[in-house]
Amino acid sequence: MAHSHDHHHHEARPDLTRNQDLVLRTLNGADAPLSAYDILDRLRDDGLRAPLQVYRALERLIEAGLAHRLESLNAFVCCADAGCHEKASGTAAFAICSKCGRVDEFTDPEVGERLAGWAGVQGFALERTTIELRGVCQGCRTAA
Amino acid sequence: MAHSHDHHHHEARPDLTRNQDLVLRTLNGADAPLSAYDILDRLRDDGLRAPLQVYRALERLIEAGLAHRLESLNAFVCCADAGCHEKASGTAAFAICSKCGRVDEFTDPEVGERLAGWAGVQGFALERTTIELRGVCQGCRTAA
DNA sequence: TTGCGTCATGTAATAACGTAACACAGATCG
DNA sequence: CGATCTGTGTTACGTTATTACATGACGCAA
Ligand SMILES: [Zn+2]
Ligand SMILES: [Zn+2]
Ligand SMILES: [Zn+2]
Ligand SMILES: [Zn+2]
Repeated sequence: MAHSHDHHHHEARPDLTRNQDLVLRTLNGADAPLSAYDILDRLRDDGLRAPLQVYRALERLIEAGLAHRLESLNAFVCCADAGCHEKASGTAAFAICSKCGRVDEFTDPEVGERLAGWAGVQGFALERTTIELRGVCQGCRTAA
Repeated sequence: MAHSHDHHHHEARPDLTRNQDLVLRTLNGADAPLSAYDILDRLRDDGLRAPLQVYRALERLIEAGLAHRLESLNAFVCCADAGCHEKASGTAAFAICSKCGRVDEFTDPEVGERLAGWAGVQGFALERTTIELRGVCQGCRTAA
C-alpha cells in the first residue's frame, strides 16, 4: 500500500508506516511535548508494547521533518513550522514554557546564518543545531 | 574547611565544597564532556559512592557559572568562556564534534540579542537558553 | 518456484540517566 | 541550649534509551 487513494490527509505524507502514523497522530493530538514513554502509554490500546517501537517511529518522523526532539526535555513534538527545514535559514528554535508546557516553534534566519557563519570560519562541518529557550509564556505571565 | 589558605588556584573560586571541587577538577582534567556517571566512576577512589553526590555538586557548579550541561549529550563540561555569563550578549553556544567529542564554547552577541528580541516581542520571560551545534570539527575533517 | 536482500516489526533484557526520601553532621544565631 | 540552614551519605526507586535477537512482509532475480 505504498501508492493509493487513501490520503484522507491534506498532505502527501512520505508514506508512513502504521506505527509511525500512530505516533505522529499522538503528537499532533497533544498540547504539550510527550516523552517516548508518554506516547507508549497512549498507544497501548493500539498494540504497542515496547519503548523501541516508539523510538523507531520517532526516529523516522524526525528524519522526515515531521517531528522534533526537545533535548532539554527529553520529549518530542510534531513540527509546527513547515519552513523550518528549508535550507537557508531553516534552523528551528523552540520556546518552552516551564509553567504550562506549551512549545512555540519558530525560525530566525539571522540566527541560523550567524551560527552557520561561525561554523564556516572554524571549519566545523555543521550537521544539526539545537536552540531551546526556557521561560514563561505570555499567557502564564498574565495569568499570574 | 570552607575558608582557608589552600587556594593554590589562580582564581578566588566562590568557596567550593570538597565534592564540588572534586567534580570541577575532574571536568577540568577531561578533554571531552563527561556524564554524571563518568564523573562518579572517576571519583570512587575519593570516596564518592552515589550519583546524587555528583548531581548535587554539578548543580552548584552550574549555578556558579563554572560548568555547563550539554542537553543533547546528557553530559557536562567546565566553562571555557569566562564572558559567557556577562549579561548582555552572554548566551553560551557549544559546538560538539561527533567524532572526537571535543566541545568548543563560544558566544555570539548578535544571536543572543535576536533570541532575546523574539522573546520580548512574544512576551516570553526568557530564563535560560540552550544552543548546541553538532557536527565534525576541523581537526577531525582534515584527519579524514 | 525458490532463494535472497531489505525493511519494518515484536520482545526481552539491560544500560544509562536522574530523583525522592531519610538520616546525620557542622556552622550559625537567637 | 534549641532552632535552623547547608552540605553530606545512603538506599531505593523512577525515567529514559539501547542492545540483541527473532519474525514477518515485500521486491527481485536465478
Ligand atoms: Zn519544525
Ligand atoms: Zn505557559
Ligand atoms: Zn561558559
Ligand atoms: Zn573532532
